[in-house]
Amino acid sequence: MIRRRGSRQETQNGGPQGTAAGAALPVEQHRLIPRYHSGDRKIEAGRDLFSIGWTGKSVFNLLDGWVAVYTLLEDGRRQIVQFALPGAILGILPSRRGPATVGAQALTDVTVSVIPASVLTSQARTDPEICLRLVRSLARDCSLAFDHLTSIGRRSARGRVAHLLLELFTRYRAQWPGNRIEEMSLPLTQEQIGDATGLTFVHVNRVLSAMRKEGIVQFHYRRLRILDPDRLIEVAGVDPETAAGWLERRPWT
Amino acid sequence: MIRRRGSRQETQNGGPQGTAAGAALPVEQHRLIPRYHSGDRKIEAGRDLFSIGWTGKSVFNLLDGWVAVYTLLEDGRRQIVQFALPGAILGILPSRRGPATVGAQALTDVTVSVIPASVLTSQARTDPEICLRLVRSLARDCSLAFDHLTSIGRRSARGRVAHLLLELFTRYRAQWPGNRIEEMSLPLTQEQIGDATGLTFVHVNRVLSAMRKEGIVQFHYRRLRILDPDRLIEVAGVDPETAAGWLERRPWT
DNA sequence: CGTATGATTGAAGAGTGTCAACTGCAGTGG
DNA sequence: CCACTGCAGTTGACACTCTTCAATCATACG
Repeated sequence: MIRRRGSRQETQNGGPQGTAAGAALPVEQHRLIPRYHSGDRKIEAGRDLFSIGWTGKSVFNLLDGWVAVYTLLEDGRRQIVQFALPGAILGILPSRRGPATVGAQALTDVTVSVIPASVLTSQARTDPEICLRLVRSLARDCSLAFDHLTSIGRRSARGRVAHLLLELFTRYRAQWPGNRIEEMSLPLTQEQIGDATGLTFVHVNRVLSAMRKEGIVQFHYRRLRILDPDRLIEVAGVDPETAAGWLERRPWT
Repeated sequence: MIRRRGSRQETQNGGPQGTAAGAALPVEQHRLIPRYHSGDRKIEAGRDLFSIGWTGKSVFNLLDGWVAVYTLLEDGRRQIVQFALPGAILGILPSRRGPATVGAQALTDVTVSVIPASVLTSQARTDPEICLRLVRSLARDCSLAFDHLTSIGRRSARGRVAHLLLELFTRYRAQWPGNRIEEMSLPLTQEQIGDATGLTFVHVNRVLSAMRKEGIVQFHYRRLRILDPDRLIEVAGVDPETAAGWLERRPWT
């Protein structure tokens, strides 16, 4: 077991009325292999889809819910390296043999399509479009990882937290194009925000308190409300034009 | 122009007798599309293969030399997000439209195969193996990015530098399986090590000095010598078994 | 030789981490 | 119904790592 502060988990899902109900993009739209339903699983919040050291030969196509991909250090500290939203493909291993070097934990109740590697590769050989979608998915993951690297490597604690919130808000809203409200359910604890930004939860708390007092964002009870988008963008240290582009709706984010 | 401390660059290549001469794996082995030679280019050390904001529709298949992939902040600070070695595929954009959010700078003189996106996608549709190689390449990039994230997010300055040196040494040696010497040419300045680890070059210097005095590694004049691999692994905070595996030869790293 | 780049060292200060205590909320069981 | 428990959040004091600013040294190149 990992030394964590706790394990109580959000159980309901992200959307205004739960993900399935008011969804602009139905679950099927996130499926990588259209007619392959037999691998569908539901996993409850807090459980791992797979853990570090896992040697299974499958890939996980996230259909609904939030997932955190993480690594562990020897002393039990954790780094969240990716937040996955519906449409994500998880568990693609860099080498065919060898165990997973990351784990994936459900942040909400989750539904995934578990695709055996054999099925995936044979499908990919048959239908090049599937393979190309894999490439796009991985390219996006890489690009996001590079953003995180920049954030953690070069920004202040304030900047990192602001950047993360902005990113998650943006990606979330891209899935719910109808919603113009600057509010969302963000199924994270402050400790998880710390694990993603390379900070301690104590310091995350101070940063969030400060930004709340300054009227920039409010994050309470796993709900995020953006009070002043412009200042958030400024604190995040993002080019305003780029950020403005993010706040437009984009498919496949 | 970017505010850098300098621009003097290493001109000769990485290998003991230059990459081409004593190569265990010839350049052709790193080519993604076997019979496509018409895009070959040579780029001299210090130049960018492509810069941030670049809108070209090509992909770069690195055949020889070292490349650093980087991002910039508004104030000119830089983060190196990836070191690319021969065999790497660079410049795959997450969305078809939109400019590159990273740049790629040659650290040594470099030869690349520039593949127009149209050629690549048509080839990928024809030959699924090419697409699968793309997937593997991207999966490796992601995996390395996750390692860096963990390092920068959670390790001390010592740990980050040690981890980076260990990684680069390992990947380098995987390309030169014959060489058992714990010494290599590492075409980086201390500032670039800082840009990769999220530290200032001043502090990188202090860390390197300390590790030299302690007889762990020596890094001078762009040559790296590993004096005590076991202690390096320990300082890097890597599981000794995993690291031992890295120090075996591996293809395609 | 003079100049430019990279490396080295020192001193002082800012930003985060660590340790510790306390609050508030939600579920649980007597 | 209420006390108990466990987890997330909050706050304060202090230590320490790393940055910043500055000056100097070393090496390559014209």
